[in-house]
Amino acid sequence: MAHFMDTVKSPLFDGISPEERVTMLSCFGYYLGSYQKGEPVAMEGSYIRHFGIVLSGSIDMVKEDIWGNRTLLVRAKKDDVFGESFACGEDKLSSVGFYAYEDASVLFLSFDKVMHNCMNACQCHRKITDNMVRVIAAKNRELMRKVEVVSKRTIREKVLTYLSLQAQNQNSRYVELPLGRLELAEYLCVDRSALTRELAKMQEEGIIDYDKNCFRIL
Amino acid sequence: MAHFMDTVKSPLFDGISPEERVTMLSCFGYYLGSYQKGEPVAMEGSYIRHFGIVLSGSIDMVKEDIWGNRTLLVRAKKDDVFGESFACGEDKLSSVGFYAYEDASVLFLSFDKVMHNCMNACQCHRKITDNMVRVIAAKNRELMRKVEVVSKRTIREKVLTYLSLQAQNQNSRYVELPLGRLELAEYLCVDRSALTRELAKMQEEGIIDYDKNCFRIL
DNA sequence: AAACGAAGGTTGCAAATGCAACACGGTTAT
DNA sequence: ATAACCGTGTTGCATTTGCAACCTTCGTTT
Repeated sequence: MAHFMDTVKSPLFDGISPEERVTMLSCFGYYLGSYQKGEPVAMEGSYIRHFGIVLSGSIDMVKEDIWGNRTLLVRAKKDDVFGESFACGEDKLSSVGFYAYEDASVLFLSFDKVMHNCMNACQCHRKITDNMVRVIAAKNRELMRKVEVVSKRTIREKVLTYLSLQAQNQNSRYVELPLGRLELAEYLCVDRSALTRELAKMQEEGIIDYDKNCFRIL
Repeated sequence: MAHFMDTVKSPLFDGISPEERVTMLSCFGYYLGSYQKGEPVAMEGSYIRHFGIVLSGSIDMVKEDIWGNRTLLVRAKKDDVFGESFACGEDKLSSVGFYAYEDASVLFLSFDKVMHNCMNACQCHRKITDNMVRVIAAKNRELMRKVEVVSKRTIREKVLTYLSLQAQNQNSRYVELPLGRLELAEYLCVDRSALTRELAKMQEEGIIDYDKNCFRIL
């Protein structure tokens, strides 16, 4: 019988053997959730004790302002961890909302139980705490990249910054974007039509070349 | 004789007694650095094994693009920790630069030595790892706030978002900004003169009231 | 096959913004 | 005392952008 942990590749469990992982779960306690596309996983302002690990699908971390504009902060895909930065805080209040971008299932673990040694003094606590630091730090760098992009003043600069970061990631001058136009505009924090317009202009001027979601920087 | 650790109040050392702290230092190893205003602490692209704790003054984490535009990501003040997210990564390469905003002195610790148990199995490693998670997560939330602000499409919205976050922090409708106009514009990622213009307009329209760096939301 | 909805391209227009240039006041250096 | 400088406010102008409205395409439903 396949265990749902068998397919988890989250860096949170790096260096922890499959057997240990199962032991861990019984030590930590856990619960599973599944969500349909668009369904809220946690609303802004909610109290968060558990962080999530995406087993399938993806979860958007979204900030919505009083006028209803939404900003996609991060999209947590399979094996990504989310919510840990709030579960770790003093008040444990989330200042963002989490929503299923597509049908998703999630493993929830109690942050405190994971981070603090249990009676049995499982070895895994030490290791997973270590991994947790790495995971949060990586997310930190991810947010820095986002800030770097949206800090740019013009759409053109945002696009170029985003593209070169992607090119760096994919290690190629040909870049296949993981986002559609609407989502890209949301990520860059600009108007969708203005984005399309600027992309066309940039292609005209020979700065970039693209077809659908495949881009090339010239 | 006063020890430089006596005045450190960084949350990184929460729950660790003064005696333990001194023991820790000898266990970790450390070095001190001092920098004059504007001087680089670490350049973009440099290899980072040590994170810093600001003992006095302040250090700016700055992203500079190929056109020379600077973005102030975070300002680390006394007792703040910086550089840990890079020291923690795989490649340990910094994608941002660190510069002294004002004359500053810094305590550097090796990230790996702090995070990994030593021969003596000092208790402090456990505690400080725990604290490190909290520190990085807090920075995470700080970055989210920054994203929330700069994600806004108009200067007016950025200002209002920034002000209400500050008001929340200072728990008052009267807000004293920690940044000058130039720095505020840099933080909001907008043109300085356009910011001044918009602030004047907002005051005219009775949305906010301000004098120098003291603001009130109406 | 017709109807529908989601995603994306196009365009006109008004508003917002960056940019550059200049003015003013306060502080520091010579 | 004078000059140099820095931070800030002001303004005109060209550009960029958001916004709204409309169109096309494509895949799915009825």
